[in-house]
Amino acid sequence: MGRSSHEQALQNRSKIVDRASKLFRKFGVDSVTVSDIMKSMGMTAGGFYKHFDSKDALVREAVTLSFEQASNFWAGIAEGSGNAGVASASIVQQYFKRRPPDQTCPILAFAGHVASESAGPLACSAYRAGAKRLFAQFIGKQPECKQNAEVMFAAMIGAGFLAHTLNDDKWVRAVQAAVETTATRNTASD
Amino acid sequence: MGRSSHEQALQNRSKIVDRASKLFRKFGVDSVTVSDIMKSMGMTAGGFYKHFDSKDALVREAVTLSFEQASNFWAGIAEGSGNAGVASASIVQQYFKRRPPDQTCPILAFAGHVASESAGPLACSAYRAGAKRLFAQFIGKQPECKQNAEVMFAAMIGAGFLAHTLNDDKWVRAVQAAVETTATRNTASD
DNA sequence: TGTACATCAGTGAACGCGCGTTCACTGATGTAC
DNA sequence: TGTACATCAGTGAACGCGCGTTCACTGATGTAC
Repeated sequence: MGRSSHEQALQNRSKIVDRASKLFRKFGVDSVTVSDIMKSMGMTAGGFYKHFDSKDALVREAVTLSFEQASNFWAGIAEGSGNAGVASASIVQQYFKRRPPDQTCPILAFAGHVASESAGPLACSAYRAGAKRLFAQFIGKQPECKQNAEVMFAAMIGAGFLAHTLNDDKWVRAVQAAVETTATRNTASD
Repeated sequence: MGRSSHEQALQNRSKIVDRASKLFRKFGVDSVTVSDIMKSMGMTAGGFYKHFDSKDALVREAVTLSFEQASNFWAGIAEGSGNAGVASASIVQQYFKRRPPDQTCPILAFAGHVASESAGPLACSAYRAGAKRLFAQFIGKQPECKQNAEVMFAAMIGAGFLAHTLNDDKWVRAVQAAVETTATRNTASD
């Protein structure tokens, strides 16, 4: 097979990022090879470097895309809720729902790679920006009870982190339930 | 240099686990090679396999040791406090204090490795047991406000996780502060 | 106590494997006339 | 519209490097007589 059209090539590039985003979130960045990604598209590894300078450059884009999707998802939840407090509680509720592994929260999915030495600078800064963005979105426009919202954010991430790392021991599910009911109770008392 | 005495060999074995525990916590399991560890003892990589079957076997022991140390540290904090609620607040407070990187909380330090595909079964089960143990220790013997304690545990881990992954952006420090003051406030109102 | 032998902790070089990356090549696409 | 040429997306083999692990070997330690 020879050359693709320019338009086709651009589509392929996007598809690489999309596939990478899903594979990385499901298996972890370091467990997914460039070859894995290209194979999942029915292509060979060599062509990858016609689109990206390095794997790190791809990770950067995959991280950015993942955070964008998560951000849109959260925005959709918030839109369906009334005030900002209810929105936070709804996000927590959704956050603990089982989702396909390739849609794992990017804050959790890419943390292992970002924390390791092998993480490139591009991926790190994209992660930083994405995490901050989700945080700001969660806090929303409720400066009055900001401290409480911060705690709930930490609790949500913490419980999600434990579930992700230990894949659902019983006690972790209890922690998630406690966080969820606390989030909704806080809302009710506002 | 030839053979060491039996006693010396046992000491060396312990020292390997100790060094590994520190290096793994500081740089991450996958960033530290068997050769790194042995070199830090002034030895060569080959001798490692006289003590351990595999790197995974070492990781298992390093994880166990790390959790043991963390557990003892928490116990020391709890002993200095009055009731169980105060103990939890004190642990949160200590948890956010800056510590040498080679003493990073094992729940955070080994999470990336455990979550990845490359993690061996030995390391995983040791991690699982250690995390559960620390959780039980945090909750302590206060069944009356267990749900609140669970939330604070999740918040503590979540804020610590963010700090570990993002190494201290300003907003993360704010989250830590919010969790800490909430933990102590909860205690006061009990 | 001294001697001969077996054991085995540690050495250092080499192996094997996986993965990121490179490179010469192919042939369809795009372009200039 | 047709032809000749340049471009370049994708191929597939190979390279280079790092790391976990193996192995023949060394020489001090431990043991049997």
